[in-house]
Order: sequence, then structure tokens, then C-alpha cells
Amino acid sequence: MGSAAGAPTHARRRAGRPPQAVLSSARITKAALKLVSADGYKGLTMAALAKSLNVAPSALYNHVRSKQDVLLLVEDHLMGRVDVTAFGVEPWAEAVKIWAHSYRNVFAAHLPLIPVIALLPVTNAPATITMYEAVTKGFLAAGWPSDSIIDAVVALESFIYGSAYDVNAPADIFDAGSLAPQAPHFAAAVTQRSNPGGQSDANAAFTLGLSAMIAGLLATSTRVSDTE
Amino acid sequence: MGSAAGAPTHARRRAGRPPQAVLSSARITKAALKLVSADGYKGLTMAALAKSLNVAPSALYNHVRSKQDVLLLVEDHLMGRVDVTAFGVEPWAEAVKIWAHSYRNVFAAHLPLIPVIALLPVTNAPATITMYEAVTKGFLAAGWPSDSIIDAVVALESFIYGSAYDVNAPADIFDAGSLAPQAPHFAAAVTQRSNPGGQSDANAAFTLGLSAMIAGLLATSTRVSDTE
DNA sequence: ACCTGAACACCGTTCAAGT
DNA sequence: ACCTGAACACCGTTCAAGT
Repeated sequence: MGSAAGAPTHARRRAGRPPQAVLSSARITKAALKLVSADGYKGLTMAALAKSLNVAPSALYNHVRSKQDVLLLVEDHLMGRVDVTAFGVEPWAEAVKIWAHSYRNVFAAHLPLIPVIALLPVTNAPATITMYEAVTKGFLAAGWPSDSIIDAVVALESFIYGSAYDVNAPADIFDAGSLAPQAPHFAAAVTQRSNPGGQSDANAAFTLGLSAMIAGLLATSTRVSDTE
Repeated sequence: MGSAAGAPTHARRRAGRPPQAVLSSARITKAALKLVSADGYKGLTMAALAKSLNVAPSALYNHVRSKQDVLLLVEDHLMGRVDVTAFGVEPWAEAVKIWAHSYRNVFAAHLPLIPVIALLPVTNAPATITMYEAVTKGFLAAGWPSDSIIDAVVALESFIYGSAYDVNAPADIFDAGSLAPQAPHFAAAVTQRSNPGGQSDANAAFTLGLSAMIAGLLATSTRVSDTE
């Protein structure tokens, strides 16, 4: 699909025309990702996107209905980078860990997409649907009852989205400053955190929470069979 | 604190002046909340905020450095609505559930504040620090080792933030549409979800994930004593 | 069908000038 | 110290006009 995106389909037009700027969803997605890589999401404006594609901003609206549509294109592209290969190969708990780590790491670098993933229907997001299909099959193979799979996946995803934010939290996010004397137990707990500051904090909390949720899901589930 | 916000402190000025529009953090917070209640976060602009306070937009910048500061004021105010009263009264697991439900429900109605909570330091956010102090004391009372309390709280919060988004997801978010035939297992799991569509889905996933994480934290913790 | 150019209705923020 | 008024540098989006 989309393989002929670069091929002009109007060869019957007479020659001698100025070269046509052939826009497409694929080219828009690629250009958007390049802008984000260079300048972050503040650099992803419709004007900048159009400029990078050598068209007028209004030309974009022949291919997307809104900037939200552009974000959905980028989101779906990135969902293809989430590693689902462990499902059906590794034991369920291990596969979930690999998937969750990959999922969090991909979107920790794309925080503005989290509301897009969390709130927009998956319709016309093929890579996202493919990801969910692989995950569902992994749960089914582990004997998960099918009426609770989506709830379990949603719970895990909720934790993953929140954890993606946490990756980007500054090291001093829990520094109470001058108000520390009024919250002595909290301030002490922050100080006594295993390795306070830095990204290792986010990893410690993520690993702890993920292990806990996986263990809890295993304990409360009514799975029929198990590949572990 | 802030009790004299409405009282003019320049009584020595001679009379006969036009009435002064006394701005303050408290008045800005209240006006911002009112705008959000009326129109949502799209209605919270610096211009609208200024208008509702009968000042020029530029006047706001004598009290806040940016719109982010306004959002932080609102966030801290709302954090005071999170119910922490169960800590030290109910058993730990029950107290966490009450706190988590309250926390999620407060911010499900204020999604744009989630990046603010997740990424901005708690310095000068007194209600937020007060909330963390109560939670920390609840964990300590349940025998939680102090070097793992913050990680556990961060893990729970990450899940809460993601779940707040999920409350606002449309009922058809997992409708694959025309792509359903390419993801048969996923589409079937969506159909077989206990009560597909509506907000009860979000509640089912939230309850499942929260129970799992609490059970998992209890199982893997090295708590010394326990009030349960 | 797809693009251009101009315009529209906004944003958050700055700053000289007032009192 | 705190406010006004004007301006700045943007945004996303629309639409008549072209080819």
C-alpha cells in the first residue's frame, strides 16, 4: 500500500509544466519526524512542515484535516517501533516486560503524542492495530481469558504513559525547597531514595511498578492454561 | 498565609484615585478555575483570564512569569482536593485505593495539568507537598521501608495519570473499523470485553490495574511491620 | 485533484510609559 | 509596585483563485 506514492498518476497531462510537489501521507510523516528530531515538538508547526516539503501551508490541508491528523500519522509510525516480538516466544511475564520497556522508551521521546494515543480511536492507525493484535495474541497464548485482555492491556498502557512522562521529569522534581520543614517525612523519604536524582530514578520506579502490576495480574487472573 | 490578599496595603496614598484592581495569586487561581469550569482549558487564555479580572493581559505578568505558572497555581489548588484522609485510618491497601481513585477523578477533569504535575518541581506548590507528606506518613505507618516509598508512590502516580487520560477516551477508541479483518484476535477481544463502551470500561481497567499493582507491591515489599 | 497567496482570528509575551 | 496600551512574533486554518 502506498507504494506508488512517488509516481505521478497524471502522465496524460501535456509536458512543460512546472515540477509538481507531490505530497502524500508518507512524505508528510517523514518530514514531521525529521522536524521533531531536529527541534522537538515546538519545531513541528504546519508552516515549518510545509516549508520542509517546499509547499505552501495550505497545501497540507489537501492531505490532512488538521494538525491532529499529522500527529496521528507520526504516532502510528512510531507504534511500529514498539517491540512485540517477545510475545509467544518468551514467557508472558517476560514478554510483557520487554514490550512495556520498549513502548515507554519510544514515547518518552514523544510526550506530546501521549494524549493522541490515549484519546484518539485506532481507526486508520494500521501500525497501532498491528501492535494490539500481536499483544492480544500473546495474552491468548498465555491462557488469558479474552474478556479481560483489553482491561489488562489498558491498565498496563496507563502505567506506561505515566512512566513516559516520568522519564522526562527533572532530577529535583521532589525538592520541597523552603517548604521542606513542613513535610519532614516526605523530605526524608526523598533524601533516602535509593539513588536520588537522574534518570535511574525513573527506571527504578518503572521496574518496581511494572513488576508489581505483572505479579498482581498473574495472581488475580483466572487463566486457563499457561505457556510459562 | 495570604489572608490579607484583599486588603489594600497602601492606605497612605491620598484618596480620589480610581479603584485599583488588586491582583494576587489567589484571585488569579480562582478566576482561572472559573474559566476552566465554564469553557474547559481552551477557554483559559491569558487574555480571557485578564478580562475576567478586569485588567490588561500584561498586568498578569506582575504576578506570574508565564502561563505555565498559572497552570501550576491551578494544579496546586486542585491537589488540595485529593483525598488523603484514609492514610493512617484504613489499612494501607484500602487507603491507597481511596487516594488513587480520588487523585484520578480530580485530574481526569483537568488533563492539561498532567504534564504540569509530572514534569514541574514541587517547590512552591504547598498543597502538593502537603499531599505527599500525608501519603509518605501513611506508607511509613504501614511499615514501608523509607528508601522505596518514593519509587512506589511514583509508580502509583504514573498509573493514575495514564488512567486519568483513559477516563476521557471515547467509547469507540478500540474500533478498528475497516482494518478489523487484519486484527481478528484484537477485534474479538474488544468485542468480548465485559461491558464494551462507555466510562465503565475505564473504571474496570483502573480497578483491575490498581488492585494488581497494590497486590504486587505488597508481595514484593520488605515491610517491617504492618497495621493491617 | 492539488497547489498558491492572502487573509483571518487568534495566541503568549514584551516593554515603554504612566501613576 | 503595579497597571495600561501598543506592539511583536508567532499559531492553525480557510478560501478564492489558479492550473
